[in-house]
Amino acid sequence: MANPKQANIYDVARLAKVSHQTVSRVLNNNPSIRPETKTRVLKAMESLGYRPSLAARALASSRSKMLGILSSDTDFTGPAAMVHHMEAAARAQGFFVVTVGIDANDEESVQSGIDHLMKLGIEGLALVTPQLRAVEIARAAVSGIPVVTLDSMYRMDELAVSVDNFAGGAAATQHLIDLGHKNIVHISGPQGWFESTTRAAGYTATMLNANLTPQVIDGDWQIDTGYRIGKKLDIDSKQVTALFIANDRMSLGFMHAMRERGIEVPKRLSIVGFDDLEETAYSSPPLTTLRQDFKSLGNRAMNLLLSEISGTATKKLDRLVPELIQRSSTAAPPKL
Amino acid sequence: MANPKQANIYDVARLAKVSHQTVSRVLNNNPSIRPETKTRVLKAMESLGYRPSLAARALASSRSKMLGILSSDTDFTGPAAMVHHMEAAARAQGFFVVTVGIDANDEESVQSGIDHLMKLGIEGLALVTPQLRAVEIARAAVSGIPVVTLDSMYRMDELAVSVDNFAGGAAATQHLIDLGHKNIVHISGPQGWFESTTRAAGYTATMLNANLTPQVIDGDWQIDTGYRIGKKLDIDSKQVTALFIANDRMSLGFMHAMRERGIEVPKRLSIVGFDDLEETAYSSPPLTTLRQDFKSLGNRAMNLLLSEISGTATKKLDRLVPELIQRSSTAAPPKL
DNA sequence: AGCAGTAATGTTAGCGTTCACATTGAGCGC
DNA sequence: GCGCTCAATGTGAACGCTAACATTACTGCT
Repeated sequence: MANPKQANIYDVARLAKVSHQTVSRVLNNNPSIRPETKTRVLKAMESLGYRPSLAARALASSRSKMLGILSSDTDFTGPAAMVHHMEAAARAQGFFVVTVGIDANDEESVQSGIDHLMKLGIEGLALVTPQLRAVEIARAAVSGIPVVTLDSMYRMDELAVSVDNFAGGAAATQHLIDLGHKNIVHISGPQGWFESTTRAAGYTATMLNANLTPQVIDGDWQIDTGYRIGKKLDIDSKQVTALFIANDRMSLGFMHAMRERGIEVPKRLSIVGFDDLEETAYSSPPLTTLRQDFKSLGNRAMNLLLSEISGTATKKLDRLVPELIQRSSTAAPPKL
Repeated sequence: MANPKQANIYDVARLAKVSHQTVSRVLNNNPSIRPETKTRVLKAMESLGYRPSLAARALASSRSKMLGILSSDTDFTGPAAMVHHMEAAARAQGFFVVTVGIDANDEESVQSGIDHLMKLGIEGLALVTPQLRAVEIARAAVSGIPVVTLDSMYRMDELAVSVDNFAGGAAATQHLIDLGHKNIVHISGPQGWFESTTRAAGYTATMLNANLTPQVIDGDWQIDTGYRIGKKLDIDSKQVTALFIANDRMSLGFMHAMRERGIEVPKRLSIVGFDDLEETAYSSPPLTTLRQDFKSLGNRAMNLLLSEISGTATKKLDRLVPELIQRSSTAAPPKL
């Protein structure tokens, strides 16, 4: 009942009348152990309340069972969900995950986050930092262990899982074109983010392909920025009838500005967002958007990483296509 | 340049012409070392690219420098933000944080999450699980290390940091009463959550204190539930003029239902939420709500935990009062 | 019977730290 | 100039495990 001192492998061995190594073998599921001895050892462990020491194991085997996640913007729904599901996937395989939150725009923050993780002796690293620069720094600072990138991309020969943002941008744009819109503006994410440039590229390519002129306004993901752009955007003289906005948060801010200006969505203006935040189904009006499956993204990334660690890796890249969710913020354009 | 093998303490000692123990002392900032030897050792470390082995240190000193966070609903903004700031605070003091996401309604999930963390040999644990039952299980399963509870409460003699939900509920209610409302309904969170019951208690107490009749509808935090309640709530025959809704997500759903029913907020109905999600400033209309400072909450919790670990703890409880943010979803009641 | 082969278990030596104690040498008082 | 103290450093063992090799005891084959 009391806990005078955590039992170790020798205590268990003594009680089970075997050598400590046999105990170790039981611990590691070594096949060459008689079932009968195995149960005896297990019973001994049980009765001593034995808990293997991870530190000792790590020291002896130089396998820490630790994984690192470097994550920026963890407060956002997407990254938080990915991190959460990655942790669950790792834990299911007996790994421990240390998540370090960083400011991806601050090189020193990235570097010190990496250092922190390297001290730990992690066996693998996942980067949930969509900022290209942060990924570069991290990749450079780490050596000897596999690194998987989520929703970003560095080089084709590295492990990476991402949403096909190009396809998403294209689908959003095509949806608007199919409804009959011609004058479609894109509000992008910040520069230096993989998602920004790729969504914008999907938009641009689709516009050009339909012989339409792309018009891009720089945004930065922030809800407030969507609002401010919405407040001052010249809609009438430019005859804009639709926008593809690079994320839902900006879309929400933008639509708020439209309400204030008395511009009806979707009657006068159609809007497509990106992310499918939960609340966009309940916004005014409910937002047409592209859904990303963060759970699947996280799971796949972790499995990629774990299979690379165990040497059973087969592929290096994985890509998910986002799904267009049609709600009531899009309709045919008005006659102008 | 190459990395044939990580240098250890003996390699450093040899190069610096001291004993390995002196190196260890330098590592641990032992005061009784001559500055001159210290620099020599540091130089040797530098030139060998020496990295101390956490595993070895943990084994020898039985201090793992690991902390655990048990977190449910990590996808929500609040918990995610708290976890994020806790991690940062811990890292600043050289600790590593392993966050485990669980389903707080599933006892086995709670238990296995705890087991996972205990295997690691964590030195302290933080519970970001507002469900009372989960906190109980966790507290019972853990022994020998300090545990801090966030935004929940178990017993007064345990470490805990929380928002003063009672005060928040009271402030929300009083705000509506001050505007002249009499018929104020509360939509609560799910049963079994500390925040639910305490916010409801603050509401009820304030209503009774003003000689008004409390009316509570059970909710569950979900945006969809707010919407569904909003769709069917009998507002006219009951002459309801205001609601205090236990969180912003439900409020968002509720207001969406009001828009669909053509009930004007705040002209016909005033609404107060709780949380101050970023997007509530841009909802239609912008929501009056109570702001919680998750950053401060996380920091304080971690500092409480760390001071308890180092034995310098002074207090055990910390409580933050949420701030009423007035926006345009509240106004004086209509004449009925 | 004798010997190889193999399944099951044992023995010894690390892994890279810290801990407890031992040693050295300089400074000081008398 | 002797011993005492204290500051600075050194020595050996311990932490709890795994790796590598060693031993034992069967089995079956000739």
